Amino acid sequence: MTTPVRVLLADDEHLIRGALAALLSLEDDLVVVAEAATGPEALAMARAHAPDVAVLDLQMPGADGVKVATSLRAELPACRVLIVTSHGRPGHLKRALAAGVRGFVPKTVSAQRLAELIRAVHAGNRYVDPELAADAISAGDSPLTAREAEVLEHAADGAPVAEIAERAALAEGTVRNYLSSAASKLGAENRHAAVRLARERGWV
Amino acid sequence: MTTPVRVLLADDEHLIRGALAALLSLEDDLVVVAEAATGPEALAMARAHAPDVAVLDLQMPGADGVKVATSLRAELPACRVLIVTSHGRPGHLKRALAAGVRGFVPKTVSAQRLAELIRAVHAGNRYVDPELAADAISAGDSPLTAREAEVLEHAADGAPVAEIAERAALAEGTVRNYLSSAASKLGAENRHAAVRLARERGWV
DNA sequence: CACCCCCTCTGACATTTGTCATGCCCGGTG
DNA sequence: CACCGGGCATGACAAATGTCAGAGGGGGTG
Repeated sequence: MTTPVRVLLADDEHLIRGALAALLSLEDDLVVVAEAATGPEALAMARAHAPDVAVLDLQMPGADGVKVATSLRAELPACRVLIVTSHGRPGHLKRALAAGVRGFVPKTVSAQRLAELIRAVHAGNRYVDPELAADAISAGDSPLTAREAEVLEHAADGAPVAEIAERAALAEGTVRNYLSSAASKLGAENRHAAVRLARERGWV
Repeated sequence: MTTPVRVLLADDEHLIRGALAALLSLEDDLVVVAEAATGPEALAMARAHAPDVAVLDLQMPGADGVKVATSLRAELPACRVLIVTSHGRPGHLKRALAAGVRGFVPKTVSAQRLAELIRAVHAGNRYVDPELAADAISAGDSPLTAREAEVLEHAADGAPVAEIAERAALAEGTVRNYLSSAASKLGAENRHAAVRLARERGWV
């Protein structure tokens, strides 16, 4: 047999990370060479150990999986990235693929299946969970313009228009206009519902 | 040695559940007798297998860990409940303890530690993660009255006052009053920010 | 070049909100 | 029993928000 696949495991939940490391180690063609609990830590570990495959959680403190994947793409082009996530929003998948991620699966898969996917990704294949892919396709592209999305993001915490205007360096009236058009594009009754919808689809 | 501790494992993420089951099985005084991916399934499994300890994820489809714990308390008083969670909101801890849960820990603990806690809980001890406990204490009790909390919940998805009034069977003016007083109690600028804050603290 | 789409702003208007004062009914507490 | 706090409501007002029409500038495409 050839040399084993060197794997980096990044997930902020120690329970999962540890358990996963143990399970993957049972596969004798896989070896977990490093673990990380945060985005920056994952990057540092990747630099230090140059793994073949990085298994990244989508939501981690510091920097999310997609951001890490982007940096990894630049620094270690040979390292393939596989993203694992609990809540798969359609938009995230699109962003992940754009960042050069090779695999994208929900945490509902079995460890056995994950091991297979690590091998597949290492071999150069791509794999996206069919259900998540279907969601992404049916959700389609974001109908929002760049500014609409930006303003909507600033509105996310329920701030009043005046504050959004200040943060975005726009006139209040302009902000209201963007908010209004964004809400109508999303079919929402008001900006708050719009924020919720955009969040669900991963458009913010 | 005495008979092993019979454990029920409930978590919607197959990856974690499977990995955990494998790890816990390495401990020879623990045996995983059942697994479940949803709240109702966890209940059914508990009825069928009467485990000594139920390890429940806080967020599951169908019914959350606290709801399951409440039912379990009534149906299987001998079964001790240990809750595991990724995002520990202060209010959840309080609700969990009220439901008779014996242990409450974040998923950042190690599997080794979890095994110890399962034994401790089985022996009749209680255990709450110190950090979560500190959060819960510093966050204090919800200052909201029952109606304020109810109205705030209905406001959660950004619905207009008219809709909230209809769902809560209240006059619009009354709803506005409750929302207003809730927001001022939480120190929020408006109801949407109030919803966010109450969510964070686990008060809704 | 003409056209279209996006960005930006303004002003005006209707509607929705937040806020406050005030009143009534009820269950508990001193 | 008198008092208080909470639940519930009304009405009125100010402020925030949503909506519309319009208008100038800029970049890209046919």
